[in-house]
Amino acid sequence: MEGRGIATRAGNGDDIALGILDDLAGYHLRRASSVFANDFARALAGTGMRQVLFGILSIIAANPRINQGNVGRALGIQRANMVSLVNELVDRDLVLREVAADDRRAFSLTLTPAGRKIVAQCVKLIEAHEARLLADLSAKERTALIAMLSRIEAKEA
Amino acid sequence: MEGRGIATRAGNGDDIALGILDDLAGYHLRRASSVFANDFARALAGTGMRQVLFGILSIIAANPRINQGNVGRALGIQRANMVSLVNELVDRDLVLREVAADDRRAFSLTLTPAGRKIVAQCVKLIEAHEARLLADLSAKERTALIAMLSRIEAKEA
DNA sequence: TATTGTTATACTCTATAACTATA
DNA sequence: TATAGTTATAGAGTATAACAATA
Repeated sequence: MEGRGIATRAGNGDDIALGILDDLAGYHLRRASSVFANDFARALAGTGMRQVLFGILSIIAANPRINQGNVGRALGIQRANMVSLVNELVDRDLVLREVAADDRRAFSLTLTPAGRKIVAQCVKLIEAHEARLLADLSAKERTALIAMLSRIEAKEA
Repeated sequence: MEGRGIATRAGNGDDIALGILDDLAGYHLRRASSVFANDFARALAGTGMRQVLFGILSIIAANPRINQGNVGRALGIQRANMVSLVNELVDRDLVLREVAADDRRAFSLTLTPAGRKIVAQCVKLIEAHEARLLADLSAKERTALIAMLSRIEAKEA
């Protein structure tokens, strides 16, 4: 079965058969996701932003005064790992961290003006980056792609 | 614009707006890919296999006597990082590493009988794992998904 | 000179367990 | 007792630079 023998691009012009990998959605998700991650890093190099950090800022932008734990839950980031990520954003004055009014254990997170500014800046760069990588897909296909990915996400254990 | 305000599953039943993230293919690729990676680990826990290692075995299966550098190039793995990965596979007697006949700098990699056996074993588990995660997609959709992901992979820098 | 594999190193991401302070 | 955040730590994955052997 690995003998389908269809040689595919190795990403560098060589022709190396992938074997069964070539039929696995998991493999292609991994590679496509990595292409996006690399291009994201390149596109946003000037801003010092990473995918995770932008994700956190986006959630906070859409949910002012959200608490830290809920941001992590929305993004699948462990409590323990949120700490240094939020520290980074607070240290860079992009996020305001306050003790939550209703629960003194929790932190309420809000974007600072600088945070809102960098998000707007990133959104422009990210839109160009997405347009570049999705150039070979029609509008309908992009919508269908995101819809299928969402259905896969829903399978999360 | 982050104010679309459409609350989406946070993966845990909560309802937290994702903001602009929800419209980004890059974000959904990241999450869907992570769902696949986690489920892969769970499904293959017994075998001691990981996504990268299985990828390497699959390439070697499809290209007996392929050299180490080409395996890395096909999978986007740096030369330097291939070393310990191949060591693992050789130590577990899944891969035979020989000095290449035509180029004494290079190593030629081939599956051992144990390697072929574990690949066959993993393929069964992986097919069940893929069927589970893609259960909500029709056969046509699965084909379309992989085709779109391949077009994205081709954008690799 | 260029390439194959190697070593050393560092950074990010992720995962777990144990702690504190509140609830 | 349970939860929010923290600390410490460890394992993967990934990236770069410098080296030896061979081409």
